[in-house]
Amino acid sequence: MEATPLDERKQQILKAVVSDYTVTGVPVGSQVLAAKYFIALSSATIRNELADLVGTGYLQQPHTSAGRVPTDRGYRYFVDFLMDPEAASPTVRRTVKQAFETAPHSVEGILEKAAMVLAQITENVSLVTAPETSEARIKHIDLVSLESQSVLIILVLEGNLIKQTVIRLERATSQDDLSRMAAMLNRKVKGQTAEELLSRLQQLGPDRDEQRQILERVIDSISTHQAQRQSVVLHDGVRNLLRHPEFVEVNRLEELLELLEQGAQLAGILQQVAFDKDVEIIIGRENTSSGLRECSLVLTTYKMDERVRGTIGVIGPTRMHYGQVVARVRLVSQATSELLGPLGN
Amino acid sequence: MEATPLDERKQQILKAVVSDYTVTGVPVGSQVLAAKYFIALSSATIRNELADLVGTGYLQQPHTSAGRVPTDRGYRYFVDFLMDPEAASPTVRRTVKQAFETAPHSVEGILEKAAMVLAQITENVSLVTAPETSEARIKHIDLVSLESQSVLIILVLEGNLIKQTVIRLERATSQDDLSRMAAMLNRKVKGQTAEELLSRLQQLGPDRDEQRQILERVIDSISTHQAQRQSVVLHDGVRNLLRHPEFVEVNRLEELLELLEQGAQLAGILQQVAFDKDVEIIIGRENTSSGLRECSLVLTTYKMDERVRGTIGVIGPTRMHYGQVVARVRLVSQATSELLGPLGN
DNA sequence: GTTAGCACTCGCGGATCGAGACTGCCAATA
DNA sequence: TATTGGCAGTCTCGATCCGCGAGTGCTAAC
Repeated sequence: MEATPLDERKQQILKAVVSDYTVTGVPVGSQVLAAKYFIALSSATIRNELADLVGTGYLQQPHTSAGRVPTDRGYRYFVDFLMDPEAASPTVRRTVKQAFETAPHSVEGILEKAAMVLAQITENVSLVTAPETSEARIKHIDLVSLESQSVLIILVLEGNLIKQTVIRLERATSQDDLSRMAAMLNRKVKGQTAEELLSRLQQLGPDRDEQRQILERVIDSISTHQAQRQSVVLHDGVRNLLRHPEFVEVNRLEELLELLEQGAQLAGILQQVAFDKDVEIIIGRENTSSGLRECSLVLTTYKMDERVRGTIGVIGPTRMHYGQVVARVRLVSQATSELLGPLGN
Repeated sequence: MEATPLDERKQQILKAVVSDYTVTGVPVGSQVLAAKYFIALSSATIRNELADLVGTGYLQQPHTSAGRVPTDRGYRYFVDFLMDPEAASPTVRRTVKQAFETAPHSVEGILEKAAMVLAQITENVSLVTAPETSEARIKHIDLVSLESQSVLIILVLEGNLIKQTVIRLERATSQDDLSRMAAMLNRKVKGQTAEELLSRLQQLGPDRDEQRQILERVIDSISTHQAQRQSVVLHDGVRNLLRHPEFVEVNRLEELLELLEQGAQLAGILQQVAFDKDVEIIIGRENTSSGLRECSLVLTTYKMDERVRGTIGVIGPTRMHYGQVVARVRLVSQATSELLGPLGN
């Protein structure tokens, strides 16, 4: 099990096993390998190599007289060192383009389309988080009086993201007063983040003016509201899972559905995707969550601008065509960023 | 197959078959019926009656030597005439109460909770539409300048529902001008529906003032935006389907998932639910949609106030415990209405 | 109209079995 | 020493078969 570096031929064999297995779904044996990938070698030679690869933990066999199947470790080695870079086919590019052409010009609409088309072209379940807005600049604030002491705060952030919260005040305040405050805030607030706004307000020192108190409440609520991490995860394409033979076992499907429907745990995973890396792949048991034991995630990020970003990717069985999925996730991520960018002004 | 009115005993037998089958899932035979429900009768007598019920189309048998199973027609007769009214158990009431206690005080949050708890207590997939707002009164309007000629219209309706649209103007308009217009609109608009607003504006006759033009565009877009029917359908509890033996057949599940994920067709069905009826039940092939061939829908409506209402219910296999599901759908609908009501001021 | 009895049908689950696919090992080979 | 052909052994999978049990329809008696 120790990390023996693989010699060239073992690498090629591992690569062939992974490639073949991901498309056929059938454990691959020494004869097929010899016939399809290594005409120069005999099946017996390959058998020896295969036995070694099992010994070092890159492959396993479902039962004594079956072919070999990659382990998580095998997949990991494959995606790290062996995978050929692929580009999305023109057909796929066209599909994506067409999908986005009919998308509405709102952030939510675009993200929904992205989830839809990504699920479609990868034949897996797509995942998309709403953009992280804690560092987004504020564009517009509006205060609306609801019942006597409740105030609805509407926040328009860059990218035309709209956020809303309700706060309760200690005493009733008229809509006129609120409008005046909103106007004032709008003058001061343009192009700042909530944190900046908060610190600027504190610089002014304590001041018992009633209006200031309300303002503090408002700004405070804005900043805490923004601080709480996004837990909304869009997903699409659950029906695709049914086509994969690994999910005829209903329990796996059920575990996965539960994760998708509650969302919180997935949100945690998606938020850990680094913004600087290209595409991140998490394979099988590398996942902390036991429900994802037999699943892989292929994730990357999209961005509206430098500060406002989110995660996008797919989840599917560990046996997936990684090269292709990576290319397509990247494609959709880029297309999404391009569409969202212009909204960010 | 003609509509023979069923005599008392046949009704009782049909009722017993439906009741037993919905809980056991096993075709029910004459002996079980005699033992469990009709001790006074012999199994032979019951066999005769069963044969009649098959002849008139209320029952069917999967194969020659199996028990009987209700047809769609049998279920229909059951829910129309035979079903005992049930009340939700204290345990269930408590579950619902607790679920809503942790719900956020927003319309979306409450509806999501409703979908969640309804799925949980009925062990089926829940469906909830966003409230129909075309007749809702407008509470507040805000206009935000985006890029040069784009304007974001934010509409706060009664119940604190927030709607947003973007329109493009013929020429650039400053945020100050927009704010002035918004203030003006807010004075005029309070407590009116978009239609009322539109007609009032038209009464004033043609007027080439530029500001008026913009206002017309704004109001027009508001009213058309509101007019388009809600197609958003929340759903929850897909994992529950996996527990039902009727969905081991993966094709059915896939058809159903497709309907859920695209949403439009379901939205059409849900919108046809009458606002005056109590609970509406659609059984199997009564559905126009072929994907719902083997499913039943139990639907009702909730309301925020007299004008703002939506649909809520569940979808599950035709073999469901109708009495219980009806009671629980009704319960959640009422609880939802009660929670949303106070927000409607 | 109801019932007991009986022959008959049919699906389901378990047992059995042979074919096929691979492997591991060994001895021969280059 | 690395590679290869040969071979015996292992294990899964699918087909087939069979008997049990459940349930029916029919008939004749009550």
